[in-house]
Parts: sequence; structure tokens; C-alpha cells
Amino acid sequence: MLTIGNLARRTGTKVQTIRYYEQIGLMPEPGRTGGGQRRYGPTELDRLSFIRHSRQLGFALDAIRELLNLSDHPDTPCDEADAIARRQLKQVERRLARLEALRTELRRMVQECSGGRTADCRVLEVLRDHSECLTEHEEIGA
Amino acid sequence: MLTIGNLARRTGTKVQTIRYYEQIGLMPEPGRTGGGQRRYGPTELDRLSFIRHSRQLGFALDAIRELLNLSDHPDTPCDEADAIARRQLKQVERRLARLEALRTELRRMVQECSGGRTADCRVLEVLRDHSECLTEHEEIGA
DNA sequence: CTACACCCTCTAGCTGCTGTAGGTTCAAGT
DNA sequence: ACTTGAACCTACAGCAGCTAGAGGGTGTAG
Repeated sequence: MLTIGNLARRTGTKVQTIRYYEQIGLMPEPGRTGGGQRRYGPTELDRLSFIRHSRQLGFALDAIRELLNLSDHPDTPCDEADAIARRQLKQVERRLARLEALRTELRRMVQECSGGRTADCRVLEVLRDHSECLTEHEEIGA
Repeated sequence: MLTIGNLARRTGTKVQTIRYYEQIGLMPEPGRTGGGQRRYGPTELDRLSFIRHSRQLGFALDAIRELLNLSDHPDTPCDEADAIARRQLKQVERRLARLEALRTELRRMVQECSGGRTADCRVLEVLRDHSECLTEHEEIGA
């Protein structure tokens, strides 16, 4: 039986985050000692590992909730899990495209800065005037 | 003189966002009509454009605050503006590297899913077992 | 039986907005 | 001059996904 601290250490999660996951129903309410402290078993360890790993792959908590649900029902067809992963992949690809455009723009800004007074700074100039941009970058979304 | 709505339209910002920027001191308190409505001039239009453009390039509000400060003092050397931009570039590059690793992992997951039962789903399997990952992806940070 | 590391709940804060409620003002049309 | 209706005002709550702190209780090793 693991204390919350041990579970945290084993999964690379913060204690508060585990309690938060419990609060939003992502982790089950665990057993408690007489004094009210949480104790976890291997099931919970697996579940939290799944959650952490999914987070590391960038899945939103809602998506993880769905994935966990699917994982709990081994006999259903796996189209849905597949669809969630594909959606996530699409999102990652969209973000990549955006970030690549940003990198280009930032590189250009930085390269053109000749190190004079801020009055002549290309960095500030570019920020002042959108028309100097080569690429469109309308959305901010992460 | 622009109303807040017109300023919003011209810069592609929401009205509430402008008021928010004012609240956190990023935009100045503008003049008001007798009835208490905000009225903006060209200075504010420029400032907000600068902010929006910087946001589109992914700068944090604090970085933008600094950049605006620098922009207001044209005779100081521009090393700092340059440093801020370089920092932002570094951050973008770090995020890109991370996202590329995620893309690889997600692609592999999706490709290996054969469309059977969730019990055999590679997507879920991979999420369950971190050791199947080819790449490390420890941090989640945006 | 005492230290002391760990646990508990509750609440507030972070970034960067966005939305809603409930009320007022402005400008155009009659 | 008066009415309409869009746009404005303030104030506050909420989003994701945690994180930090206060103020107190528990568990266990020596």
C-alpha cells in the first residue's frame, strides 16, 4: 500500500496534482487509514501512470478521461481510441506548423538586429509593423 | 477618436481583452467621454497593434511589457530587446523539438492500431506502458 | 513517548483571456 | 425633442491544469 507521497514519487506527479485528479474524478477515491490518510494499490498506480503518460503526450484531461473509459472496456471496438489519438496527432501537427512559422519570423528578427539603439532595433520595428512579416500568424491558440 | 469597439475591430482584439490589458497596465487609461466611455487615439492604436503582434509571435505579456518599455526609450541600447527575442526563439525551438517527438510517438501509435478490440489496441497499450516509447518526453510545459 | 516527516482540507493564485448580468450612453432616424 | 437599438460601462465568475500556502492532524522510527 502506497501513501500519496510514494505514489507521487513513483509516477513523477505532485501530491497536490493527485488530489486534484481525484477531485475532478480522474482518479478514484482511494481507501483511507483510520486517521484519514489515502492509501493506494497497484490499480491506482497503473491508472495514474496512464494519465501521466497521456499528459506527456499532450492529451487533454477530457481526452484522457475518454481513453481511460475505453481502456476499462476491453471488448468494445477500438475505433474511438484511435480517433482520439488521430485528433491529438492532428492538433500536434497544427501546432508544429504554427511554431515553425514563428521560428522563421523570430530568427529573421534576431538576425537583423545590428545591436544599435532601440530606436533602430529591427526586433522592435518588426513588432511595430505587421506588414513586415513573411508569414501569416493570426491565431494564438496553443 | 476611436471607440473601444472600433479599436477592437482594427486590431483584431476583443473588447474585453482591451479592458483587460488596461487593467493589468499594459494599455494606458484612455480619455473618456462625459458619459464615461473610452476614446482612443492613434498612439493607443499603435500600442495595441504592437501588443497583438507580439502575442501572435508567442511573447508572454510580461515580455511584451518589457518590449514596450524598451520601445518607449529609443536611445537605450537594444541589447535587451534582442535578448528577449532570442529567449523567445529558444523557447519556440524547445517546444518544436518536444512537439516533433510527440508527433513521432503519436504517429507510431496510430499506425500500429489495427482496428480490433480495445483490449488489443496499440494506442491504449502504449499509453499504459511508457517503456514502449522511443523518445523521452518528461516535461509537459507549453 | 517524542520528534518530525508526512498527511489532511480549504482556499487562493497563476496565464491570458472570455462570458455573463445588469445597467448606462451614444448616435441616427423620425 | 424623442425614441430606438447598438454599443458601451462595471463587476465578477469561469476556463485548463495545476501549484502554493495556511493551519492543523497522523504515522512511525528511535
